[in-house]
Amino acid sequence: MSNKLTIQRIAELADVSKATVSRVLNEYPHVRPEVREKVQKVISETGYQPNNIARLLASDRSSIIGLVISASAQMVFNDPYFPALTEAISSGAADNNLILSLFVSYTEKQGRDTLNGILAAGLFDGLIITADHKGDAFISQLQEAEIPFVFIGRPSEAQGINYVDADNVKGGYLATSHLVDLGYRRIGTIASDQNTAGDDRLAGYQSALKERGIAMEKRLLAFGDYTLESGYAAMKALIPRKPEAVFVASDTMALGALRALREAGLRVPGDIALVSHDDLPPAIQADPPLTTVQQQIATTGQMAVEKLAQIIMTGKAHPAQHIINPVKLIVRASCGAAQLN
Amino acid sequence: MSNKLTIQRIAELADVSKATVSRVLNEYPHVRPEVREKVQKVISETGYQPNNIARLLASDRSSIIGLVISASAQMVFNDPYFPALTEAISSGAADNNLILSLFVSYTEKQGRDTLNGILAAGLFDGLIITADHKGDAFISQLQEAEIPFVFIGRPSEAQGINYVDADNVKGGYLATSHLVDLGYRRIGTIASDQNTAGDDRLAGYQSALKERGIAMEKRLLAFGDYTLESGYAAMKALIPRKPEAVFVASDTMALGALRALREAGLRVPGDIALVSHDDLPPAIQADPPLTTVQQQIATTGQMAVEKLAQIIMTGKAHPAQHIINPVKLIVRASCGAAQLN
DNA sequence: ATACTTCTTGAAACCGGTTTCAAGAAAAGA
DNA sequence: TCTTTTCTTGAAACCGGTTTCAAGAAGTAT
Repeated sequence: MSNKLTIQRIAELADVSKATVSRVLNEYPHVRPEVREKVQKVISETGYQPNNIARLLASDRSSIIGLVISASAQMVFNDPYFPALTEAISSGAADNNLILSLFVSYTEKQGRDTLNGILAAGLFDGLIITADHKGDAFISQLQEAEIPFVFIGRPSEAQGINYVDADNVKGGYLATSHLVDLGYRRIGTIASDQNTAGDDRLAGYQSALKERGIAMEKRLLAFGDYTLESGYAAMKALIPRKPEAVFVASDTMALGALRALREAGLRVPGDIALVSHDDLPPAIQADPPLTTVQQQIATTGQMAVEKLAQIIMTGKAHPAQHIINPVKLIVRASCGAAQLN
Repeated sequence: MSNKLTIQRIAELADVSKATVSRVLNEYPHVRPEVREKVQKVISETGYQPNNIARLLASDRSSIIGLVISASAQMVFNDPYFPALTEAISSGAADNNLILSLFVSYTEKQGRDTLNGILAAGLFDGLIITADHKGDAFISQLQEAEIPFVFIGRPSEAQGINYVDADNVKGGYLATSHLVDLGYRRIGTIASDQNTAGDDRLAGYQSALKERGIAMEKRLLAFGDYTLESGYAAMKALIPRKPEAVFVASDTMALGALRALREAGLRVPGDIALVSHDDLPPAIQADPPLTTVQQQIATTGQMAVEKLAQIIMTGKAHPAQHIINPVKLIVRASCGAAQLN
């Protein structure tokens, strides 16, 4: 214990040079089997662990990746989306032997500053970027720094950018089609133009209506910003227009919508049916439980880490890849499907 | 851009030695003001940023701290407590110029393995540990490694350990006293013996009853594990015993309790009054909004980081400190106070 | 048996900072 | 004015690894 373990010490004990120990450590070829074993024996006997920092300095690779979350405090606090994603990425990082560092910023400006700090530190092998806004502001900065990065959620300028996203168009389409199938015709939506996910879900809603020859009524379209309150306000605005059903672009907004309906004395799904999007825990816990489009956040997080790991390992010359995770409809009570059975 | 910026390069440009540049960088004394300025000018003109890794290797300090969350997936996903805490710590780290790394593990064994990896890496200046269980398993490991650490939430063996916690005894006391003040006498509780926070809240409940000369009925005591489902089950068990009011040890369990009551056709607070603990966003969003004990998670996170930063800076010879953050009762609808006004 | 490859291996340079040490310069005291 | 002390400063050692380079050993082809 007294004599601090360094590669030098191991080298002495095994009666070889530092270089050879390093070769064994890194599983390089060209070491005689006996020598390799001898060194490994010393290593395991002493419990030696190479000093990562030194390793890092010499090899220019840290095995640390950063997760940058840029979203309003409202979002990060109140919506389970970011926690779920963070957790998935954390476990993905562990699986890939990467250390994950976390950066949260509440405004786009703050995000840029954070990013500057991160890039200046030069400590990270790569970054995963998520934002509740369209978040293109970061791209040029990242590209200049020549650091590997992967977006979660399609940035609006996605040319040449690696990103992982859910199939939001499909999500909006599935939700809306389901409502059409159930016989509803006056179908409204609470959408969001905050990010491309919102745009896509709205596009899916529109295409489903169009496919079934249902004219879309502008009056049945309301916007929110993914907060519960905005869902509440949007539904309040929609109620007088008497939709039979509403596709709400996120579970959290749907919770707000539910409250507005409850206050108005309307029953779900009796008076108005609801389908939402995301399938986060509150969707099951809601009253009534929400029919919703499941996006596999865990998979998304995992894939983002894996893609990033791959870029880091192989160098970033490859063409950018867009990974779209499938979604699926989870039918619960809020859409009224149960009644019909 | 082409000539990579190193301390050597800056030294050449400023016509001084590396050592002097280093002194300026680290704000050491004994540098002539003119020289200092000259060097600073070169630094700001070139936009030089010292390489953290190298710095680290030489100075044996990384400015990276780790946050270890050990809790069941259930908890981390479904309860906003950990997200809120994580966020607070993240911002605290940023304020203290520390980089935060995140480690999530789902079982105690996994937690120990994670910890082993972290300690072996030798990359971290310090750790913040949270667990939904009593989590003493980690302590000896941490102490052996001689790494600075701070617990969030009192470990059951807190001797000589730095920790930050909410005043849970007070929390249970305030909640229960409030119910007594409102005139309720048959007051039950949904407690938890998962961690010391649960023990303390229960102790507070008991002391409030005792102080008012109300005998505690064992039949009105149920246990949960902080999940919504466990709150639901506990309330179901309690309903036949006809409590007038119940102190629920967490908002999330209270949400489950609310559901059980709704299903049983009981009104809150009309038939049974509820007070819970934590004051996380769902407490406001619930129907009815929950009267609850607010624990300042943001403050707790901040203080943990600050305490850790202090230990790191000053060496850890100081006596261990126990920081207890105050709690306060937030009165909303679920306790029935509003009716009485 | 000789010449040419391919393996192994260690010495030394290197990564980019910090810190120690010694020496010259300036300031203070005698 | 001559010491003695205090400031400044640069050279060099150091942190603990990785990587390059060259040389000796072993293997293969001629």
